[in-house]
Amino acid sequence: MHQIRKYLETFSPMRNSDWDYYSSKLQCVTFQKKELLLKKGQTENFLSFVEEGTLRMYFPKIENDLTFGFVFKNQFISGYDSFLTQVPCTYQIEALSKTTVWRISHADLNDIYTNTEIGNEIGRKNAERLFLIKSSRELSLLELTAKERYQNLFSERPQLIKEIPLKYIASYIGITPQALSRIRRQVS
Amino acid sequence: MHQIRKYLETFSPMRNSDWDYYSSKLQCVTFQKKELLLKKGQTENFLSFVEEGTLRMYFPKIENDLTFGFVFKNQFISGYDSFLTQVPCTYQIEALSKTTVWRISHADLNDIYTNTEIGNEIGRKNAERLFLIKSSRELSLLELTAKERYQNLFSERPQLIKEIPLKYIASYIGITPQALSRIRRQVS
DNA sequence: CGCCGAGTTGAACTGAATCAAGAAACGTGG
DNA sequence: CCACGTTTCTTGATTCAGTTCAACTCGGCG
Repeated sequence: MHQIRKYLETFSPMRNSDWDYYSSKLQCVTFQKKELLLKKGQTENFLSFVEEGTLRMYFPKIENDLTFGFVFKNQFISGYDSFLTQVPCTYQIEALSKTTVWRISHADLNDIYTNTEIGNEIGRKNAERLFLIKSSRELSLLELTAKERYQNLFSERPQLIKEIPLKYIASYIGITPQALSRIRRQVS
Repeated sequence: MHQIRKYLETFSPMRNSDWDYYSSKLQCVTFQKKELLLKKGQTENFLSFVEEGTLRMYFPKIENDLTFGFVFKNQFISGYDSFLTQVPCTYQIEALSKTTVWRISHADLNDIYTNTEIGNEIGRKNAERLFLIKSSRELSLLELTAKERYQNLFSERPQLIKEIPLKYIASYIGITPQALSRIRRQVS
């Protein structure tokens, strides 16, 4: 659990009292492989910190899911759109391996924003970070080829290619599994 | 200038004292058509609110610029990546028409975060909004065809197509001007 | 008037999708 | 621990959207 504090303090140092208040709201939950943390149509009620495991975020489709993100150990995850706007989510979050998270409810997080000094500051910096990540993803989708996106992914997260089914990676970089297979043949 | 307060209060109501503090830091600047608000290589020092005019954000390229965003009247604009991280910007911001903005410096905004109660809350909600916008753009780039992206743009912002050179719109939806020309022939 | 950038159109080419089939890996129950 | 069925991955053939290169038109502006 102390990994969460460490993560939050990459934004701003926290007083012990703020941390105690925050951590008192946390709930520990474990999901089995293939279990859903969030189902399409549900309204996201939690912001979760991944203690152990790997997750994927995707739009379920008849034929092939559209996978748009992976989340690893020591990162936050949520159906953010739904969490922030409190409308039903249009995508799903699935555990790719047995996963343990510490999570806080929407109502409790709002209490923290209201009752702590640091809450909004950390929340702001976290949202800014998420924005920067999406911005660089937008750029990658606009200016790079599928091959370049694959190679970047490979150099940034070599373990990802080993742990995660290629069809999800293909979807993430915006191509079909067949096309990814051909790219991999060329590269390696 | 009161439009800024209106915009900020879509996030949270402000006390007059907070608004007075914020607005005392604002500086009004006007840019001519084709003038740059931010040049590649510069570190962004301002968060600007567009009182009048239209802007585009783009990566300058030898042959064709990569335009990734437009900003209109009554919206904020900044080289966010550079503004937030204070490293040199990799893209540029250009006025597409004569543009007037009210802007606040990075240092002054940090003062506001430090010295007002509402600053971080509004900042958080604004960053969350920016994140949601980028998220929906990511989805559009992954799952829609160029034709669908054009049609969506057209239905969301019909005036955009009239005011903005098609080559920038083509780049924004991720295709060449030639391809956009052919799509437009099919559609209209 | 002539120039220049924006937009359109045509033809050839290319990366990726689609359809289809086979091979490898995986998980589950016997 | 193996056998079987299912899922994942690969490979081939065809099709298609969009790129590239090139030529031409149009409108605005010096």
